[in-house]
Amino acid sequence: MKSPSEETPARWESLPSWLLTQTANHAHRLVAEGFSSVGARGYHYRLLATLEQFGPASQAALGRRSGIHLSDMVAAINELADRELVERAPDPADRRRNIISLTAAGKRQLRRLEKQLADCQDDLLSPLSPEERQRLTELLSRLLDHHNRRTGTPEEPGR
Amino acid sequence: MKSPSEETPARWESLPSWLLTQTANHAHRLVAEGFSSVGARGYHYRLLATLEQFGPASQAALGRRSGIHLSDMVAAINELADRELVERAPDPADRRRNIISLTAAGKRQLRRLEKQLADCQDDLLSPLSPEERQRLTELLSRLLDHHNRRTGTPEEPGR
DNA sequence: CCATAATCATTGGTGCCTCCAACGATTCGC
DNA sequence: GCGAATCGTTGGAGGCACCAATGATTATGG
Repeated sequence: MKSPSEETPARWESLPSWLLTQTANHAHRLVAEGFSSVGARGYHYRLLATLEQFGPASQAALGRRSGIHLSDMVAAINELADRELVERAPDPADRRRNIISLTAAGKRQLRRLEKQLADCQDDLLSPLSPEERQRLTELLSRLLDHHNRRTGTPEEPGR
Repeated sequence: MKSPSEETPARWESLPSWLLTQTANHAHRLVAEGFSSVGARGYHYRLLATLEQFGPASQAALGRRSGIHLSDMVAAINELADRELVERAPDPADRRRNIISLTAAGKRQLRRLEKQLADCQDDLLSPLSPEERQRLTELLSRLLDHHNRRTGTPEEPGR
């Protein structure tokens, strides 16, 4: 959205859902700009970070851990593999699987992305004091938790 | 995103930008579900509400007021006009313009959408106390204001 | 007054994120 | 062993936001 300039504010502009989604748009824009400045997008960061945190994994496991749909994994991994930030190797123990692992270049890219991300947090929260940032984070966490419980996260008991 | 189930939480899950965008996803999903239950989407609500609040206007003015890109106006107005929620008439005073106005049916639809929207706010904020809702709203408003000032809203001085 | 600039509606495209359905291949559970 | 589940892949969808270019029209200023 470019700007709701022109005269008075619209009616819906005080609704929490509006505030939330619009603020999120700004956040998303900031993050996306930071990422694209090093030739990446959100999915790439999430995949690289997940790989570093949990180690090599199949695309399916990677998708579950990073919250990316299995269908979208292919393209994202292709993009990463094309730039050799990630390696895709067949799993000898299960021929259905590919094992994805982080390369050294991928780790370096991840460092760059984290840098961008950290800068964004600052930009994003710049009008708030440290205490306010803390409170906002806490409130959002509670909301997110609640809705994650209701909606997604079947959280298979076994496995 | 379906769910980040599987094991431990990922690293980025405490970042404000993540909390914000994910919570906004839930908000957006709730709102979209409410809207689509009466066959509408966000743009439709914004247009109908803008029309009611400011009265009939050209597509360009409508776009500026509702924060919808001029290019996206055509399709949205078509959809509304097809269902006769809105009327598109040529402006006799300026043959470049169409004058869009709200019909009685459009007003009724707007009432339905507002109902959905109100229900969503409750759903969205259900884990928070009234005071917490207030604080969240206030913090988000500050953030949004700040970023609107920086980014969009050229706010033409004249006009 | 006329040429240039600006505005309006429209078309058609891009990108990102999310989700769905279907497929063949493979492996698992009973 | 056989049906059920999983894995990778393809192709599609939808919502939102944005950009570029076009022809028509109107406004501007020299």
